[in-house]
Parts: sequence; C-alpha cells; structure tokens
Amino acid sequence: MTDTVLYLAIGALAKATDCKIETIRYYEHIGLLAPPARSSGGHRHYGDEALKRLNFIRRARHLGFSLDVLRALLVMADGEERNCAKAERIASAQLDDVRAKIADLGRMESVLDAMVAECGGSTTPECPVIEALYDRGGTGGCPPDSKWGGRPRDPRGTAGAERHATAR
Amino acid sequence: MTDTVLYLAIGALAKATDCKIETIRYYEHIGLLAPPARSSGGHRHYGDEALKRLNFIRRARHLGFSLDVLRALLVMADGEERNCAKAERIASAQLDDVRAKIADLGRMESVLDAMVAECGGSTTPECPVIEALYDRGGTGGCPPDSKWGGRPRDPRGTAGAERHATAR
DNA sequence: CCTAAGACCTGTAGTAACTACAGGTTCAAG
DNA sequence: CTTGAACCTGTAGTTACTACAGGTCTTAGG
Repeated sequence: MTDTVLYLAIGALAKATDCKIETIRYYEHIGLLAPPARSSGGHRHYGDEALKRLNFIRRARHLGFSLDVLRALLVMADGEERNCAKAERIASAQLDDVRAKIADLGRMESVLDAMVAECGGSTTPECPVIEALYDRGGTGGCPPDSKWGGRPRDPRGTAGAERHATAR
Repeated sequence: MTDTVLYLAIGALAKATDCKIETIRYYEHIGLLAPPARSSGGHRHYGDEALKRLNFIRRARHLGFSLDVLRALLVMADGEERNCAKAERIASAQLDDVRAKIADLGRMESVLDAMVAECGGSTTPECPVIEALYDRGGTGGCPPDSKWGGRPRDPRGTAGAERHATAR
C-alpha cells in the first residue's frame, strides 16, 4: 500500500475533466500540458498533477481567458514567483473584456429586439427585418467599429460571441 | 444626364462601407457578393447595387448573424419570395442567441469580479486569482457546459474599445 | 492462450471569418 | 512617359479546437 498512485488513461482524464481527448492531445501539442508518461505500448498515463492542471485550464477557459493569457497564468501558477499583482491585472483585463462584450451584445439585442417586434405585428407589405438591414442609416445600429473575437470554444452551436483579453 | 452611373474601385467601396478590401474579395470568393464588372486591365468596378448589398452584409454581421445565416437573409432580400415569417424566425433565433451569450457572459463577469475583488484587498500569502482557478469546485463557477462561439469578427484588438453610435 | 471489441496512437485537414503577405500588373497624376 | 499608389491572384496564417483515416494496444471473455 505504498504506491497507490493513480494512473488515468487519456479517456478517463477526459471524462474526469469534461474535456475531449483530442483537446487534451492538443493542449499537450501546444505545450500547455506536459507530455505524460507512457505505457510500454505508447498509451498516455496521467497522474494527479495533470488532472489538477487540466482542471485549472478548463476553468480559465470557461472564464474566457485566451490560451495565450492562460499560458501566463500557468507560469505563475507553477512558478516560484507568484506575481499576484500581475495575475490581478490579467484577471481584470479579462473582466473589462467581458464587460465590453456584454455592452456590445446589449446593443445588438436592442436592435434585434426592435426588428423582431416590428415584424411581429406586421401588416406592412415588405418585411421589416429585411428593410431594417437595408435602410438603417450609417452602420446599421452598431458602433462604427466594434471589435469582436472568438475566444472560447464554439461547439458548433449557434450561440457564441466572445472576445478576449490579452493582457497588456 | 442619363448614364451617371457611379463606378467604385474596390478601395473606394471599402472606404464607403468601412470594410477591408480583402474582406470584399473574400465575400466575392464565397459567393456573397457577385463578381463585379472589370476594367480592361482587370480591376473591379462596383456600382450602386454592390454598395447596398455590402452595406446590408455589414449590418447583418454587426448584429452577429453568421455568414451562413446571412446567405439565407440575402436570398430573401433579393428574392421574389420575401418570406417574412422566415426572416422573423431567423432574427429571433439570433436574438435568442445574443441573449444566451449575454447570460453566459454575465456569469463569467460575476466570477471574475469576485476574483479581482478578493485580490484587491489581498493580504493572503497566496494569490487569490490563481487559487480560485485551482480550487473552485466543479467547473469553476460556470455552467457545466456553456456553449461559446465566435461569430462576429475579431480584428486582433485587445479589448474593449468600442464606442457606439448608434441607432438602436 | 487466443480473440475481438474497444481504447488508444499519429498525423493531417477542416471549421469561421477573415487577415496578411509575396510577387506581380494597372491606373492616373504630373 | 514615368512613377507611385492602387490593384491583381493565390497562398498561408490566425484561434481553439474537432474530425477523420488508417493503424496499434489493451483487456475481458471464452
């Protein structure tokens, strides 16, 4: 009862972290996860640390941190030098980012809402949705140049907008 | 005063619609914009219609419609058959989508806000941001499987800057 | 011990929606 | 006629994965 080290195959790790197998391999490939031990036949064997690290990664991703920023976070998490001030800067840049997206989406929401509402009781000959897209002045109800980006994952669903943070 | 047709070179069209030249060519490439007339030397010449169509596209993109959905919208806009009900369905699906994103981002916002707040008055030895990422139970303050996708564009900017104008 | 199903392996290509670049050709002002 | 800006085509890169093809390994059952 000494070496009760747990070994997880990649599939088990995937289940434990709610992360796809391919994604785990991808994280290894880009250097976010260290290459794990292998069985004699070449299968990956993960331990406790990998589980923790991957959970860390997943949580950060859910909060919208880009992989790039996440890398910086991981250096600090690993690191001797846990630069708290820097971590806070990164987190609040992310927070700003999230808030900016919310604001942008809020504007989209109101334009779309108006479009749909107009259509709802429509008795006009032309379609108000199409007309709105054609006629609205200027940029059409949006900031002249709002920034958008896709950061977190998008499993093919319809929804999804997000941007990132890029700590600077 | 008959044929005062305006011809725009691609650069002028780009300026007029606040759209990059490459993007215009890309839209042509994927079939959103019809191939325009060409000069003898091969330069593109756009007319009024292209200007309108591109503005339509830009507005729809600003509202977060995907290119795929936009294609359907354009068929209706061109079409003899302006299916208003269908346009409304598309617009309200988009609205739902935007609302779902806002809700998701709202959750992210509160988690990030808590992280940053904890750090702000920090007297703890360890960094609360890093700890939060490590320790939070489950998925870390997020829905077990929130969907994310990036739809609208992301011109590399960092965040947050956007102003708006609009029309709502 | 052998077999067969399932888990795993590598490597490449595809996704969305552009953006950027290289290496030329054309246009228009002077 | 010259020159520099604008334009051309085509390819590759971006982000964060996901999907597939064509094999190899592991393990439970017989």
